Amino acid sequence: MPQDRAAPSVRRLNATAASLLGFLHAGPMTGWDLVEAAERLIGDFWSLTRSQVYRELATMANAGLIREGERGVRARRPYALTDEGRAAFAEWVRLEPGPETIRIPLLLTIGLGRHVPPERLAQFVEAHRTAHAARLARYEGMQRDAASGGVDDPYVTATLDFGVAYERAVLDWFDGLPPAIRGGARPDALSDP
Amino acid sequence: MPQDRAAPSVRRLNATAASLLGFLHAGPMTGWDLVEAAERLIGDFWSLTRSQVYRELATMANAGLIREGERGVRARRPYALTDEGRAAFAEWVRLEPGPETIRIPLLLTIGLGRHVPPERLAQFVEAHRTAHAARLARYEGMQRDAASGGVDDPYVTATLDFGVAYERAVLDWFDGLPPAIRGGARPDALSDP
DNA sequence: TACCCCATGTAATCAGTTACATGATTAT
DNA sequence: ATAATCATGTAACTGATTACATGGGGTA
Repeated sequence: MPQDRAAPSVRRLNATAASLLGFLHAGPMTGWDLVEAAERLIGDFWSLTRSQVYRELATMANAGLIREGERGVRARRPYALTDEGRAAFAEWVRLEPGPETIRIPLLLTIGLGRHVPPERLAQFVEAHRTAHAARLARYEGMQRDAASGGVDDPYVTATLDFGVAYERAVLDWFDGLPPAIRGGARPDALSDP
Repeated sequence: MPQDRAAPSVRRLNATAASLLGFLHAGPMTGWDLVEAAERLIGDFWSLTRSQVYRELATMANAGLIREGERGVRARRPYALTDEGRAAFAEWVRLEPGPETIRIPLLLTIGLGRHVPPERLAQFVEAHRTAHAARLARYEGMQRDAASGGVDDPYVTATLDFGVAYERAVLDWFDGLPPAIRGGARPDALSDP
């Protein structure tokens, strides 16, 4: 009888867990730290929540991929990579990254735009354009910081460049939208029900 | 005592369900038809599976948002919008579309690139570049078809334009990647373990 | 001392995917 | 006849989100 008694930790690592292992290569970190690091470094193309992180940590500690270190101040619980964890990560990282998942609610609303009150649609578009512009500005700031700070990790640079390229493309797209969608057709109206 | 006895169907419609209601404005359709329509019209920025569709249909029928029509040939079960469904959709469509969810495993792998065997990374990049090029070609084909076919729904056009803008930006980004990531640094090696 | 932020986690739920199961109809 | 494809669905599971709950430690 092959698959007996729970088969511990033989499953393929999920991408979120793997990324945590990746970060842990830099030294022991707590769940809190990992959330921060992840948000900063991969947050724009790989979202994760605290709950998820704590759960993955528990699971991985259980599977022996990480080991709890000494409790720090407050309730800090740093985890360190084990050799198994290092091996599991090395294995994961050689696997073909899956296809991207993109879900853009705004596009869904636009696609169904026929049924959306035009001034509402224009509001949505405007709000999202603003948000994207802010993101672009943030990315460009990060690029400048990296350049002036002498930081030159080509990998981080590449992902940041992706963000910039993406946001620029999106902004151009916004700016090319017809007035029927952007709402430029009513240059007077500013009020609202 | 306010929230008593299960409060049927008062929850906010999810985007997938809402999109189905949107499609049903064109007339009664079966789950099968809806999957097709969704794949064609919103599939590139809003994926859904058959399972999901049948489940949402069952749920919505239960909630009175759609009504089962007469069974057709084979096991076809067309559903029609009810007035409640129309109202629920109208309400949903006025809500601010949420933030986009983007998960790009390739970027995750690149971000952790420090730990990836370089020739492996280059393989991944190449494979994904190819896939994106194919998508761009497909979108451009769709644009041509729309133009020559005289179809001119500005909403569908806008989403298609987004796809094109996105894919072009991604391809440009691929082409600007440094050799350390793209793998151009080893113009000889083609073999592999 | 009171408040805010750090830091941890659990519970419940929802959304999405994969695999499985079944049968009718049309085309060859 | 048989194969392909249309068409529906269930079950099991994974992954992600939201809400809730708790308490320590630093700062005003």
